[in-house]
Amino acid sequence: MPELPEVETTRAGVEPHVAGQRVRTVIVRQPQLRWPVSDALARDLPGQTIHAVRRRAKYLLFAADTGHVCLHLGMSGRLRVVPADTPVETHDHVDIVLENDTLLRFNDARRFGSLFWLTGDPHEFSLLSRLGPEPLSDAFDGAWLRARSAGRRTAVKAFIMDAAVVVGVGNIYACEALHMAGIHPRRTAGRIGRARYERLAEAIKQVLAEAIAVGGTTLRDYIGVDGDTGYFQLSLAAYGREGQPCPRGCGPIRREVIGQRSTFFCPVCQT
DNA sequence: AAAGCGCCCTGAAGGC
DNA sequence: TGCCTTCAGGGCGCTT
Repeated sequence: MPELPEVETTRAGVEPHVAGQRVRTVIVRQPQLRWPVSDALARDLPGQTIHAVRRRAKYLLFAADTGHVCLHLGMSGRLRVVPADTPVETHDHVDIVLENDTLLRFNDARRFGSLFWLTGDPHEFSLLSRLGPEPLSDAFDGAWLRARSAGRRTAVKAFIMDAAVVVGVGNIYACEALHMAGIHPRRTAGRIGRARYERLAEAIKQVLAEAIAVGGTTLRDYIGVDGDTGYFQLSLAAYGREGQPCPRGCGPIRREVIGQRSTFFCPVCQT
């Protein structure tokens, strides 16, 4: 379940191993991911050097000579750098083999992930071009949320999970940020005032930044180690804690479905 | 334009 | 114990 902190952890963990490396070959064992993997990837990428690994929302962008590899981990995707002779396991769908005898291996049990070969400006790619601001950037703040919420009758929780509003806020961190900000997840987005949106924007930044910092502890032993380690180190106040007491001492955390997603909140301190 | 829902897929968990 | 069902989840894209 990679959310933005895990994608960022993956980016930071992989980049030192691949930056400056030339691609020897690309092996696509299973092209049927969220979208079919284009033949152009295996055809055009070999021989090119990977210069940097960047991130936009939950997409990783590997900058090569004439284009970018754009990767989304989906729900269950994992990316590892391993020795080139590492045995293939179930759901190892794509290898990008490097000339230093290591390879970048994409494993994805549920195949909600996706892999694209993009030429031209990757930010103009249809899936990236309409995305909202990065939550940790200065472009994202309470004023932005307030402005974008005008007239919106949807629940605030669904609103902050809308990638056109702000990227990278998945179900877990939406719940946590709303709890931190003391806002009820069902509150109508368009009827929340500026001050509360300031608090919510700060909560989103804080929750994500803390999660990235925790994910960072996984970096040191990134290769060969379960990528979910950082995730489980998070101390969740609301998510997944139905029936358990709110950390503020209010009462039991409640679970309700909002926008087809399980939502955990404290009915006392979130108003 | 905005909102709601179906769908892609597999593994884990729950029920009997 | 084992089979069957249900659920989880990101996010695109279709429908209303």
